[in-house]
Amino acid sequence: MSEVRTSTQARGDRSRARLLDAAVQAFSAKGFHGTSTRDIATAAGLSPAAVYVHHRSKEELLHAIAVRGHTVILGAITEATRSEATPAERVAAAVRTYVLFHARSHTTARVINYELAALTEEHFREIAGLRRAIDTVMREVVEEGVRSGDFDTPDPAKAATALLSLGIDLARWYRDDGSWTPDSLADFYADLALRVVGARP
Amino acid sequence: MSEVRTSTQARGDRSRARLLDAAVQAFSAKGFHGTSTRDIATAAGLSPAAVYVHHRSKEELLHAIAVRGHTVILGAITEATRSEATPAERVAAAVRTYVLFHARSHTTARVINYELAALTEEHFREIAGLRRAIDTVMREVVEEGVRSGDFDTPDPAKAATALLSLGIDLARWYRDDGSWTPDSLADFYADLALRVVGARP
DNA sequence: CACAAAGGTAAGTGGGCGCTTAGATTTGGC
DNA sequence: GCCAAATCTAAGCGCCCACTTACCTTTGTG
Repeated sequence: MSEVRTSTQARGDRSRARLLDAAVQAFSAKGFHGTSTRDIATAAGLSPAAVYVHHRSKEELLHAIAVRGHTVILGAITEATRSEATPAERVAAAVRTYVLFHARSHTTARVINYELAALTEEHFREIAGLRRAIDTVMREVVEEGVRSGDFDTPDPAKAATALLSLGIDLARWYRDDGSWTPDSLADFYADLALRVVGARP
Repeated sequence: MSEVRTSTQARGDRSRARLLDAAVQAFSAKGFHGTSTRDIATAAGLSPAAVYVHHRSKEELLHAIAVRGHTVILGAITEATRSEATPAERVAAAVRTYVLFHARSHTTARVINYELAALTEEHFREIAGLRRAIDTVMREVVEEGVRSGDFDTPDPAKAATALLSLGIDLARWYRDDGSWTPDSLADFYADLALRVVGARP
């Protein structure tokens, strides 16, 4: 193990992060295939070749973005549902958290929900696993509420899918310059989630 | 064997339609920028140059797909809500229609919901107008139910957005080989819509 | 100070892209 | 039977793509 060269490393880390951030912006606005590595490099203030100093390929940038995004969401929704509260409170917390992420980080959310077809098959399978884990968290909270008699829905799995679906699609239509704030949407969707699962009053 | 004799015009029309259909499939699977005009021509059984005999450009193919898709949806949802029925029945019919389209025609639906950024500014504005009209139909049915006292929701506009959002996102996750049929989803979402708008029992 | 390691770039490389052109073939009205 | 119009393609044009190579610069350590 050699000692780190802090200043040099810090510069490299900053460039690496700027390239990732530029890739998120560009992929979100123009799609993976609509974005060139020159676009990304220029937006990060570097030469086209610099992309390949810090990342193996354009696809690896997308993969890194997708892993980070899905990991954050899985952590947040797991945390939100881990409490000792009632099923209703836990579903509301999960939806609130999920909606807040997709509104506040809608740029990232667009990339990690709509550009996955550009991943290699191996990387896609990895991300699919993370997505399945997120689905499972939401479905289990809904199913638990149904088992305990707190919820009433004819199909808990479809209900859970609908709740996640609402959050994901929010990233598609949400605009920062609109009149609906992330917080007001989180409030509305948390209440709506209780209607969807048929939470008893 | 016998060659099928067809008129020049009929042959041209069929080629035109096959190119459009191939474009829908390809844009849905790989995105607009991930699809080459050679991909489209090959899938339609024609040479690369044939694309330009029938369509002005790759973007014009996307535009034609988007106009047709949005017109169909606007017509269907308008028809579904035109009846003399109660607000609850009209909202249920609108959601049922919308969900059926997005499940059955999920390939087209993916293209017309996720590839619009590739349109020219002028074409995008045209499509945005059609989308606004669809939004308006759904919002007005919800608002009417609230005015008449049939519905109870803290925010009719957000409720209408959520209903459309559920339908659109369905096109993203729906798979033909899954266990959920378009009809079962239409049933579930129609019931769910009544919960979302707070339809009184 | 020497020098290895890392950051960074100028200048490509081969290849695929959207689209055009020139012309062959087929058709149908007169 | 003639020819205008339509369908369709082989060939190719100029451009931009993802990625590479060869090399220079900056940094920190022994």
